[in-house]
Amino acid sequence: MPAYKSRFCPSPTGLLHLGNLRTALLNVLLAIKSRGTFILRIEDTDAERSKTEFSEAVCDDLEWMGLDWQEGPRIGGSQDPYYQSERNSIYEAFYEKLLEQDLIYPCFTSDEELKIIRRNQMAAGKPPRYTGVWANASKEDVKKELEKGAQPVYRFRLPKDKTITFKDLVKGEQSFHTGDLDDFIVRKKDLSPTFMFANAIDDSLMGVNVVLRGEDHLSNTPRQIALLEALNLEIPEFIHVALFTGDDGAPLSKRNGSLSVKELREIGYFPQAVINYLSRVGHTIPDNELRDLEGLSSVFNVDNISTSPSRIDHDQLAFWQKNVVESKSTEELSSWLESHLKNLPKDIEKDIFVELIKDNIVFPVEAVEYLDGLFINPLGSIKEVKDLIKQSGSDFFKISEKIVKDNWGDWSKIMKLIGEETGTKGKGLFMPIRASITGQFSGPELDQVTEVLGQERVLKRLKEAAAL
RNA sequence: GGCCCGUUCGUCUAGUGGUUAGGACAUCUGGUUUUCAUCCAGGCAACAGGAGUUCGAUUCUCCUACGGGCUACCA
Repeated sequence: MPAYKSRFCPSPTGLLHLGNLRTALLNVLLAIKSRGTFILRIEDTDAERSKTEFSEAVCDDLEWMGLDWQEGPRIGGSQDPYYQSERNSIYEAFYEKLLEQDLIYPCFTSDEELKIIRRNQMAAGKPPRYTGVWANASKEDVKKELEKGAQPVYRFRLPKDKTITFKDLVKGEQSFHTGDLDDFIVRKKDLSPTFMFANAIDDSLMGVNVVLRGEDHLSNTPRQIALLEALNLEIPEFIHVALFTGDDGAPLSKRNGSLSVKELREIGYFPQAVINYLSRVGHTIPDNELRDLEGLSSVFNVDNISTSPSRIDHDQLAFWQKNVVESKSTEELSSWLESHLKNLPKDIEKDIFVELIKDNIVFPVEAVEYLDGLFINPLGSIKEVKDLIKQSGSDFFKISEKIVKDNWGDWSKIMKLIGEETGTKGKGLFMPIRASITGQFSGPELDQVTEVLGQERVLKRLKEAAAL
């Protein structure tokens, strides 16, 4: 395997979601695996939709995920700048060269005209295709339009009747006929480059030798190859990975379960959980070992990338989150939960509380539930819990209270005595006690809970239960 | 419409011209815990359909269906 220089090049028109992130991750894994480099480039050629806040968010998100780039925004690199909007002078030189060689030509057909033409072609059952009216226009005609002040777009003169083939490292040999393709636009009316152009040129200029991207780009590849060939630029290898879809099989969107990286962070996901999940969707890792980026890269294998699309599965994401939580120390979890434990009573040490609940939580929200149930919410806030307590009757809790008072320090003895005195056992014994003390039906072992709460709080709860 | 990609348990997937088609997540059941959770054990569950090649096809070929992409002065 050569040392791959891979890249991730999002357009800053929105927040990063799991689909983008997976592409970025795969690129990073490939770079690490091959002892190569990973670069980040911001494709902000669409002035309308690109926003600085999004490019900043993309960088923040990737940094948070630990997907570090060796060249790109914030750190620069030998091919500065890494924002396409700042590379216009570079593109200009190529446009001039292409124009000189008659490889691109100005086209004055307006957007509206094109739409009408396309619609008519469709209606006539023909493929919508650029008719090429300006492909062979005379110099005079072009001059005339220019003098009128018309601003053209520039189209790339695609070689006629040619088959363009390339080998996709995952999908194998691919071939396309140029006859099925249009002379695509490389420069917009506002003089900015199109994706098809800037993306291909920059990859080559930046020394990118492998393009790993979504399958939605598969049919863009022959166009980009034709362009690079015309310019005598190096052509990278290609890997097109099948799409990552929502739980309904449709493209990822908010409707069907897509989460932005920002949301993942807010929910409390650990980056490690996300990368362990993501590196296993559409890519086989034969075991379920929790790994770091380095470890994942060592088991990453292009041959194990699947050719069929995969759906997002939150259960599986949560499974990895659970694994990561289990692998963390109390101290690490404490700082993870930091901002969620503001309501913890002063006399309860944070680490002690975290130690208590850590085997029972996967997300911070659950820690908050325990905290609220144990210390904040009045007993009986949850209807089912209240019902059970009432059903057990106040005598049950009065007896319990007395036993707890007399035998504090030996919880298993306490439970035994309560069982004997009230004539209950198993679920009938433990559930009402758990419900009254914790305010919930499930949670950590009761002896540990009561130890952390202390006698005073436990007695208070039992008293409240008796009075409910 | 044209071009292209894809289709194995609910989900992520392994797999081979002859397998009881394997694993993981989810789910269900049982065991442990005098409770829930955890943990352990077990169960349910898949080769889209049709032709062809072949002694034999889930595996190879073709067709159909279904899903998806591109066909933008979006990327």
